[in-house]
Parts: sequence; C-alpha cells; structure tokens
Amino acid sequence: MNSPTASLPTLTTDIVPFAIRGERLEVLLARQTTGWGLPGGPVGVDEDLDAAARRQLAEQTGLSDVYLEQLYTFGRPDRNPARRMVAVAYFALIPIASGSAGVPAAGDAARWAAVDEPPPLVLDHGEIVAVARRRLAAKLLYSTIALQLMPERFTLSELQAVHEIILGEPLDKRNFRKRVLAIDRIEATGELARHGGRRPARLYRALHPGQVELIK
Amino acid sequence: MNSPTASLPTLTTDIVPFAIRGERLEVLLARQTTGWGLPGGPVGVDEDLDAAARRQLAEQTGLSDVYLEQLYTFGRPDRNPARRMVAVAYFALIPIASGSAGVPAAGDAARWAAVDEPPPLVLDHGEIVAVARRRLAAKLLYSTIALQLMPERFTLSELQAVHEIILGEPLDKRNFRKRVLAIDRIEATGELARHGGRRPARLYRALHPGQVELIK
DNA sequence: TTGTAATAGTGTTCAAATGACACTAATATA
DNA sequence: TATATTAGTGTCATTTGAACACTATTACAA
Repeated sequence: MNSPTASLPTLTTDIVPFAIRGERLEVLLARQTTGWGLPGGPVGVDEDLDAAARRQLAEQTGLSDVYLEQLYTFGRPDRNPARRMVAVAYFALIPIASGSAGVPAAGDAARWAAVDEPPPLVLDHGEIVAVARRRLAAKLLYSTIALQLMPERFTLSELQAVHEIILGEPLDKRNFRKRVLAIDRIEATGELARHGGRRPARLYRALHPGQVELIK
Repeated sequence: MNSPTASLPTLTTDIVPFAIRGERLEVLLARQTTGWGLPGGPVGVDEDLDAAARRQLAEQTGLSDVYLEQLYTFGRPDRNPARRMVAVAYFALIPIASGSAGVPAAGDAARWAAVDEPPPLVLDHGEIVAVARRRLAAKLLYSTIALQLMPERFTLSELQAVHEIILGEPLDKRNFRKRVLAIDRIEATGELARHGGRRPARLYRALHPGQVELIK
C-alpha cells in the first residue's frame, strides 16, 4: 500500500508513429498482451525521455532516425486500471519510403492502422492518437513539419497530397505551389520523376532536412 | 542500485505562475531548501497530474481557481544531480486582482520575480520559465488566453497593456481595439472605470470567462 | 471659472496576402 | 497518331493588415 513502488507512478513513453501510406494517414501499432496499442513502455532509470521514446520505437517497430516530438503527458489515475502509469506521449513522423522499400513492413508484432478508422486500442491510446492527429494537422498550417513525412526527393503533387490527406480537404494546385515555393524551404533537384503513362514531374528536396521551422 | 525507488524516476509537477504586476510580467517563486524555484513537488500515488499541480500551487502560494495548462515534461537524467526526477511542467495565469487585494502578497515562502530579470533558480527552473514565457507569447497571437490574466472587469487600455508587456512591443491603439472587438469574446458592461484626473474608460468583461478559445 | 494635463475613444487609406479560377504541356500506351 | 493522364503556369478580386491624428471627457490647479 505504501511500498516504494506504490508511492511512485510508473513512467512510460508512448509513441504515435505516423506515416502516409497509400492515400491515408496511418499509425503503426504494437502488439501487447491485451490487444493492440502504441509502441512504448517504461523509461529506464537514467534514461532521457526522448531517448526512451526512440529506443522503444526502434525495439518494437524497427524504426530509427525519425522525427520525434513530445506531445503531451497523460496521467489520469484511472487510465490504467491495473497500476498507476503516467505516459509521456510523443509522435513520430515516418517518411514515405523513396524507391523500393515502402515504410517498414510491420511483422507479427506490429501493424499499420488507418488513423480515421482505428481498431480499439488498449488503455487511452485511442485518445492519444486523436490528440496527436490534431496536433499534426495544426502544425501543418504554420510549420514545415510535412517535409518530415516526405522521402528525400518528392514531387509537388506528392507534397500536396500529403497536405490534403492530413487536412482532409482538397487544396488548389496553383495556390499550393505558390505558397510552398514562397516559403523557400525546398528546392528543385533538376531531376524528373517518371511513373508510367504521363508527364514526368520535377523532383524537389528539403533545404534543411530534419529541421522543422515555423513559417509565416 | 536496483531498489524499487531507484528503478522509477520520481515524478513531480512544477508550475510557472504568471501575473502582470505593475508594468511587468512576473513569476511567483517558492522558497526551497537550496534556493528559489518554481512551486511544485511530487505527484501523489493516485493523484491526477493537473490536480497535483493545483494542489501544490495552492499549498505553496495560496493561489487557487486559476487557469492552468500543461506545458512540457522535462526529464533529462542530469536535471537533478541528487536523484532522478521527471517534472511535468505547467503554467498558471493569475488575474490582475480587481479592486482591493492585488495579486496575493507572497509571504516568506514565496516571492514574485520579474520574468525578464529572473534570479538564479534551482535545477532547470530557469529553462522551464523561459519555455513557458515563449508559449504564453505565442498563444497570445492565436487565442483568447490574455483574458485569463485580466480581472473580471477591465478596460481596453488595460488589456492592450497586457499584450504589450508580454509581446514586448507597443501596439497601435485603434488596430488593437478593432481586432479585439471583432473577435467577439468580450462585451462592454456599461460601467465606467474612474481613476483620478482623466477621462473614465468603459469596462468590459469576458463573454466566456475561464475558457480559452482559438481565434482566427 | 477657466485652463491644463491625462487618458479614452474613433475611421480611412494603402499595401500585402489570400482565394478563386482554366488552360496548355509532356509523357506512355492503345 | 490519337487518347488518357498528370504536370505546370498567371491574373484578378477580395480580404486582411498596417499606418496614421485628432476630438472627448474627466480631475485638478490656477
């Protein structure tokens, strides 16, 4: 009742790993004993929070070197009926794999799920995903965060599609291109993308990959 | 080394209590054994994080019923050399006291300090204050958060002064009034404020006190 | 009583940003 | 060589944002 472990909440990190797959925004889930949930788990004794989130994401999904941002800390006493747990939640952005691989395949222990029709998740992970989704959509409007979801080289049409998927509404092609080029955070590589029977598109790349900058 | 207490970081909340006092933005500090720091402390076994922050703020400063918002969770392993502590940081907004009292007086155990020339603080509390200050200034631009710093009734000049203090720059009087009235979140009470030898100002009040809404 | 000091209150004009809108260009394939 | 498909481009109208100066109301002093 008053033992040392009972007197301290267990501290965990939970990660919401987002990627654009096909025409949808999806989340990568990890298999847990009681069902599907977010990758995550206990923070080590002397482990940094960000480091714990990265480690767990890598261990449970194989993903590394992704954009990671602290989201919110969830600590309602009843969020886990079994024992008191406080979760520092993060979201991660996984680039659309350029070329071959596609986003990591997710074996037995992991699976992708559409953000808009998610399966039931353990604990309050459904709520965490919802909060992360709102934050992502909000940041799209005033930062360069969308670039973290893009492969190293991408076309403007692909970038526009990513915005449309996350915002859930179509955007005007000319206005989109005008704005995104005015921001001056991407440049044309000079190369062309060719995919089957249509006009090839110019490829662009981020000027400051890995950096998320506020705009306007 | 591997005892239960060593295997779990201690979880605390730290609160950055802001108020406008005189012509400055100030923070309320609490006396600690090693110097001045933010109000805060360990989260109870079955205590909600928000509740812990409210409780500690009340216990250590006497303040209650204030606007409270989770800021960020600080967990660098070396932030406290003595023992591993993870702090869920909040900021609180204390209204300028209308009429008599002024913001609570801060006895021996607490003191106000100017945010822009803060005294040295324990641990990483200086950094926490800086992060909170940035967040407050940012939210001023796209939410009605400033109203949480105002008394129940206030003049437009007072509201403008609060904005100017937090943003650190003068604002145009006509444009400010136009914008703030267009938002439609405050209304004139019909009363006038009179303070000595000058024209009395109309008093306004928040239409949805306690609510912080996003604007534009 | 009149003058002065101090703050409250009020519109317009210009520039910049935003939003709506339709056609031509380049390729692969039938 | 015709067709289907996606890439790429500019203008105009509207809205928004920024600059800007004077009158009104009070308390107090002369």
